Amino acid sequence: MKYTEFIDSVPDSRLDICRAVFIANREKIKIKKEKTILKNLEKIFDATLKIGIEKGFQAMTMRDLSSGAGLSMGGLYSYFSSKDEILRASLSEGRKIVWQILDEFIQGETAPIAKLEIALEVHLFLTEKLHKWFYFSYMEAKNLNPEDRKNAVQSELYTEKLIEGILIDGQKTGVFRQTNHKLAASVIKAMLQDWYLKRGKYSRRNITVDQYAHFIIGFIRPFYLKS
Amino acid sequence: MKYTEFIDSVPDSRLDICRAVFIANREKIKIKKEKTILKNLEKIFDATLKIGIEKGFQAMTMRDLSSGAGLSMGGLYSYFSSKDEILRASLSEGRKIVWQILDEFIQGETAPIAKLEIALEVHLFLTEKLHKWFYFSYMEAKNLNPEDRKNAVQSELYTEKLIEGILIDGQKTGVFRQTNHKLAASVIKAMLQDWYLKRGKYSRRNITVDQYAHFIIGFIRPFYLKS
DNA sequence: GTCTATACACAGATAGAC
DNA sequence: GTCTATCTGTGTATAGAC
Repeated sequence: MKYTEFIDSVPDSRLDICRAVFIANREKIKIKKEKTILKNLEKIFDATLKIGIEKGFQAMTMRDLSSGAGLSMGGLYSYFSSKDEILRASLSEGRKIVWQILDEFIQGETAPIAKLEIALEVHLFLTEKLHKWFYFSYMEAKNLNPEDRKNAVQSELYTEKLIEGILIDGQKTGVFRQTNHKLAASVIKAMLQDWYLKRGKYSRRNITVDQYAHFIIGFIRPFYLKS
Repeated sequence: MKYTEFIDSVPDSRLDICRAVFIANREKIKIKKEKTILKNLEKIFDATLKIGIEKGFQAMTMRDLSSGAGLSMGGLYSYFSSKDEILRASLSEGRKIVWQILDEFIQGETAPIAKLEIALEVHLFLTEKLHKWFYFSYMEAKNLNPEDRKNAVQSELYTEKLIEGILIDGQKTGVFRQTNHKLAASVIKAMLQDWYLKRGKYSRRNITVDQYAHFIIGFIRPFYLKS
């Protein structure tokens, strides 16, 4: 699959995230009109990601955010009751959308080799599409309260479990080698994460996500494939 | 090489870092006695890493740091003129020590396979020994001023260049395959970084740095070796 | 629904006693 | 050399006008 094909086949996840936040916080938000809420939530989240990535969430002041999002301070606080609440909402609702899309794509496949490659591709494509969100989530998870933080860590492990499962299945059906699947999944995960953690570096070198996906798949193949 | 052997053969880098900071900032520091300075610098840096990793450098207040280091606010400010200065000093002087040790160990080797494996091992061992420092550097580099930040990024690329160089040499002498060495170095770097970025996860799974090093080397070998 | 003006707490930094 | 006490700016959050 190519990135452009992927993009064409998934709905606008940014809007989905806003809608999910709206539904999850319907009672807390003081505004009534759905259309107004969605419009402003999008502005707030866009600005949060932009400024939060530049200088870190802690260093971003509510005044920064208010001018970045084009709302007054008072306006902001009719959507979220505190700065921490903005962080929590930004991270938690996004996650659900992400796993939903990932699941959808790999469900069809059963052959281990194809399944592994699809999982890697879709993960990279998702992180490309939502790269600001992934980077921000990674860097700011430590600023969540303990409970939400625990959820974030759990979710981090989801990709790893997914890859590990595919490796185990592949070994059972005899196409993959016997290896330390848990460790293998960890380092494969690390390679996937590098794409969004060092997005700037790869941009500067003109590496596209398609090239990176192709390279990663080729890189790990000689390791897990029976030779 | 084993981690314990490595530890025995390098001097106490934490003290070296304090000494380097002392020398680099001799004029700015208002205290005269070297012994006092070294003792307090160590307390300050230890507390900075501890608290900075827990809640992030921005969220750490000077009051947090002062109580963590066992000095008064006034006392702190006779060592550093500002909070940013503490960050700058923590990151910049450490880097030099790190590259110095890495260079020392790989200089002797010329055979590409051995050289690559030593480089990976020593890098992992160094990040194990100074894992708080590495984690902190990675997470807080974005809070440096533009110039120091540029240095931090450059230094990040050093490992990558080193690995790339070994891969190129290995190909020239005919033991390594022809690959995209730049990309290969990037993803190998990502695997090395995972060790200190996810230190807690590997601890919980009882993976030692020796096991991780062994696994990584085995993981990438089938990729770069001519078969 | 959105704004302006402001309360109040707490941050970084310093002066000057000991 | 180290401390306590304090200044001043800025941050989050809210009240109430429009």
